[in-house]
Formats: sequence, structure tokens, C-alpha cells
Amino acid sequence: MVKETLSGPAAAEMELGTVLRALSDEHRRAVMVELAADEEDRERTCNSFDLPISKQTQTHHFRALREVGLICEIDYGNRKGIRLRRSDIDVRFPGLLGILAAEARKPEHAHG
Amino acid sequence: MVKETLSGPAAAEMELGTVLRALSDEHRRAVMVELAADEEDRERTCNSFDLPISKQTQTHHFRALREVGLICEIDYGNRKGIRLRRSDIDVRFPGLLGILAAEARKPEHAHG
DNA sequence: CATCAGGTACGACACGCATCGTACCTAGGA
DNA sequence: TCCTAGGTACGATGCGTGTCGTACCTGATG
Repeated sequence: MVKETLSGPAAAEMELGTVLRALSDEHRRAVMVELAADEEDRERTCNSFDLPISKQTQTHHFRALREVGLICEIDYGNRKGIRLRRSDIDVRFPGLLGILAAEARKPEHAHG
Repeated sequence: MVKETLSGPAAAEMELGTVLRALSDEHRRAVMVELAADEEDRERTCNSFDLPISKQTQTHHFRALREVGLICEIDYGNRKGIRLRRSDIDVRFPGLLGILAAEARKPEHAHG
């Protein structure tokens, strides 16, 4: 019941290089595309993204996204919540989330 | 005197993953930041970017930028011209060049 | 033709990092 | 208390790729 929120750098301290490198990985980008496409910014769980990789690797990727400032993680002890830092990203890199959200509307990303 | 233009994929065929990977390298990103910041879209030479790397590595990077669709190269035989594919990028990834151009206005990128 | 500068081709190397195996931690429920 | 599911820590590994050395090509200049 600790609910400690883990955040990365402040909006102004985000670096374009590290952000782009984080987004160059297909699995991390898939996570960000889903988050960017959700206009309601719902909190997600790690499992809800259906990543075809092991638990350890998921930990690695979510940590990477957090450390560059794209998401924050809420620690519930035995599970974790994922939240997009939409307002911070919109301030620091306006247009970035729009590019990602557009990917969710491309045919090859339609899962239903 | 051949002046053959080498281009990558068409605008619609550009892939976000490969584009972001190309931009995750600091030297390629430095090139793109300069190109994006020039509102007149002047043709550049490879040397004009003052990259602190060898000729061979520059060839490698410019080829990478061309193959993902960000620039086109004009082959003059014993030298090469570099052009930003601004309109194609603006169609496929609106906002991307704005993010890059904003980097040119950051203090740590001020060279003069 | 000789020379030179810009650029490419090929190969080699070193480092980063995505991935996973094993082991351990945390909270909730039976 | 034990079990289970979600998550982390640490180490090992394999691949991608940024980098450069050497050699060669191209066009301009003298």
C-alpha cells in the first residue's frame, strides 16, 4: 500500500537524444504508441501491453522509458502502474505524442 | 557532371522505427538539427557540418539518413550535395522537424 | 599525365544493449 | 504459514552498429 511514484527527469531536463533512443526500440515504442493514443491517459499495468518478451526484459524497458522521462511508474509493492507523462512531453517536445498516436491508426498496428 | 539524385523510400513508405533509430545517433541528429533549422532549405555539403568523425564514418551516417528517407544526396562525382526532404517528412511525420529545429535554439547547441 | 580533395568499399574491432536464466523480493489470499 | 503472481537484481550472451585503417574511385587543377 506504499504507492510510491517513480519519476525521471523534469520536463526541462529531458534530452532529445535519450528520448529518441528510447523510442527507437520497437517494444518501447509499442508501449508509447498505446499510451499516446489513449486520450483519457488511463493508468496501465505492465501486462496490459501484451509484449512478447520476458518479465525481466519488460522491467528493463519500462525502466528505460521512466529514466528518460516518458512515463512514470507507481509502485504498489507487488505490481506496478504505468502512466504517460503527457503534459511534460507536450511542453518539452510538442508534436511528439501526435506522431506516436498516428502510428496507432496505421493498418499494420490494428489488432482488432 | 552526372548530378544523379539518390533518394530513399517515398514519403508514405517511411517507417517511424527506422527514422527514430537514425535520429538516435548524436552525429546524424546534429546534421538533421542544422537542416531542420534552415528555413531556406539550402543544399549543403558533407563537410559543412563539421562532424568530428572520419570520412568513412560520415559516408556511413549520410547513407543511413538517406536510406530511411530523411535526406537525399546529389552525386556530383567527386563531391556530394545534401538536401533535407522537408515536404516528405512534414507529410509523413508532422511536427518532427519542429522538434529538431527547436534543438538548434537550445543554449548547448549554440556554436557562435 | 601527375596531383589532390572528396567520397566509397571492404574488413576489423569495440562497445552498447536487448534478451534471458537464475534467484530473490513483495503483497494478498487460502 | 504457505503459495502464487507480479516485479526486481545480477550475470551472461549474442547481435547490431559506430568507428576507423587501408585501398580505391572520381573530377578538377596545373
